[in-house]
Amino acid sequence: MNKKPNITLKELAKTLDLSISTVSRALNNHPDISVETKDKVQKLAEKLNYVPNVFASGFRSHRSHILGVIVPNLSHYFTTTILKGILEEAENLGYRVIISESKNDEKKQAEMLSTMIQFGVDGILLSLSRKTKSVDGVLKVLPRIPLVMFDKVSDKIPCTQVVINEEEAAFNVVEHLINTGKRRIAIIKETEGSFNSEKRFEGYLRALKEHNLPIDEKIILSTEDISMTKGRMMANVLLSLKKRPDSIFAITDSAAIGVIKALNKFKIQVPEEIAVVGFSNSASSTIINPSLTTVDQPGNKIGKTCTKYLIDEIENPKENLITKTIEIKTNLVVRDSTFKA
Amino acid sequence: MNKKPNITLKELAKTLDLSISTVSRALNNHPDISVETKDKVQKLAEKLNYVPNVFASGFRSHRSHILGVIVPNLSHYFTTTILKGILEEAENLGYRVIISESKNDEKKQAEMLSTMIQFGVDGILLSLSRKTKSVDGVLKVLPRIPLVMFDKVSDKIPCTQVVINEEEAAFNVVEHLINTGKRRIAIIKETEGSFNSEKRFEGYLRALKEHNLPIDEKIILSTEDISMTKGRMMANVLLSLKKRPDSIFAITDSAAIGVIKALNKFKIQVPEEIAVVGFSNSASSTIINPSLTTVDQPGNKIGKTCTKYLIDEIENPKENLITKTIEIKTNLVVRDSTFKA
DNA sequence: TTTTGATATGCAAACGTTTGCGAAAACGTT
DNA sequence: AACGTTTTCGCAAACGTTTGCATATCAAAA
Repeated sequence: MNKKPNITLKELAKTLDLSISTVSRALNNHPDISVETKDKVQKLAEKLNYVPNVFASGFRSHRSHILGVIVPNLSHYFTTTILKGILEEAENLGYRVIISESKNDEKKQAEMLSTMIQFGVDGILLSLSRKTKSVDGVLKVLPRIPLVMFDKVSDKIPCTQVVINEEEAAFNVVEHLINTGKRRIAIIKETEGSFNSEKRFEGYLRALKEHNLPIDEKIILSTEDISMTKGRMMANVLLSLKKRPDSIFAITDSAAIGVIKALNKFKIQVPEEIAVVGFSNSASSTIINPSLTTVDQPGNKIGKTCTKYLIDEIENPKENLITKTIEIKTNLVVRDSTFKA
Repeated sequence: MNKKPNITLKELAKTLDLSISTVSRALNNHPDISVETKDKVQKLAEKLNYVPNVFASGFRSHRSHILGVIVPNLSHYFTTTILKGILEEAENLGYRVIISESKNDEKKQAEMLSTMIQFGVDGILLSLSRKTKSVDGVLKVLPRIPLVMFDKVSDKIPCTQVVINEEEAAFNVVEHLINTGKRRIAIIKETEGSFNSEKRFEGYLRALKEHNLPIDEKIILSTEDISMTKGRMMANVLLSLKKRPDSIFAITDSAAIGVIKALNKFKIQVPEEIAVVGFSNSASSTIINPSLTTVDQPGNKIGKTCTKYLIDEIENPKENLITKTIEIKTNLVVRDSTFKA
């Protein structure tokens, strides 16, 4: 209703007795403009609190200064830490962020990609929905817009990707268990199709191998949608074994918590009889008793990093960009579920 | 790089041998256009997959179809459920959503409001940052743009607000405790300044009054930034009392969990000796042992509702709108911390 | 002195859409 | 047949910015 008429280039130009184009260039730091004029213009713009009309400039320059973010699920704590990092970095660099949730639905994910593009975002940050069978939808948009992926990625998509060193993190988990004297280490992972789960499994296998421990299929469990209740169920399976494991590595905090709950129920000492490790350092890991040893993933750093790379790609378009994969270091947080001081 | 040249009104007009204006009006369902032409135009637009240029139309019509959301902290589970609701509803109604975090910083909150406006959002959804002392910043933008508040609101801001019935929810909590035989009910709340905390405290007082229970200042505790560790500390205070309470209502799940942790440490039976109730039904409330009785707040519904109201305000601007307060019903979730079956 | 080149600025078109206004067409009324 | 009304459509301006090109200025080179 209240129409405080926004100040425009025209007015700046008029009060300074310059042309609109000069003012525009001065504000955009164009090399053609002398330092004195630039100074004059920028001072006045500052003083009059000039803000460029986003639509006009976007209309003209095909630049919205909006980033699109698509995540599978907003409600995961880890996701929100990444989002925070993205928001921070983007705002610092003068971008706004549109967020969407794919709800782990491949079709919805594809839809969002295209509507975001139609909408005029300058670039997209994507974390793949679980069980994305076909990456065709993503591949299709790839030549149309800068895209960088984070967390849930796929090596079938040639773009820069920011991930944690899943394999090494898992390796460290298993090695930690070995260092505390454990020898029969079970793992609860996802059925194939999950990129992250597979990487973590590889780390598990490598650690066992490097320490000359046998690999026993009986204590390698997989489940479809990993969760707390699934963790509970898997724990029950492991407890019913003739040769019980002396430790359990659950690929996910929630599953690990389910495991602990099951063990608590059967009054099995954690970690003395069976140690437990999770993955994510979620808020719940200090709530469960005993507190959970887990892998801390620096979400904030992941978010900042992928944003930085995306904006760089937007502002310095290369003909044929080299697609890197950046691995962010994780950190094993040792708590009572594996080692009590 | 790949410049799939988007289809424009001009092309539609040319192939149909109509004027651009007619095509535009046809697509916007203008009454001046005959049904037959409308039909023709819309069919073709559909077929050619025409999508209007957001910048051009935003530029011209001063409508971005973008909503701005400001929340204090992205990482609270309750917040993410609200956000999900907002995203769903907004997308259904053809809007996109820009999200920002005020980080409980009043200054940042004010900044975001103004940058969002400058940026051209059509309306703003705001949840106040904790301890917003002065609402001047918000009041200033109020006449400039439709604004709806949710969750953390202030009665000093005349706009429609979507909240839960804090007072009644707290009342129900206390009444539930009374029904389970408790008589000496402590409360852990925030020091004044928190709208929500005060409302809940009112509900607490009313319940005691209506059941003719005495109000004892000694078991009414306040803390600055309520948290798990603060919950622990407050529990210790309560335990050191000559006349211990037989139940504790913590205004927040995290505080309640801190309380339970403290009670567990001293091997105090929950709920037999002391019952505990929280507020929010956060994910952790089923992780702690015993599981926590708490108030479930339907975040999704809150999000959807405030979005609906905001978009209505945007699309049907009133001269002097009536500012309602919508209260969403909560639900007491009874778990082991107050009642074991 | 003239020419050249660099530096600094202005002109004007263009981006795709919306919309006030006017006009044509169609129809009904005297 | 003449006129008024309604329906349907087109013309053209406008939104604020960016940018290719032209132009003006001035110092340095010839």
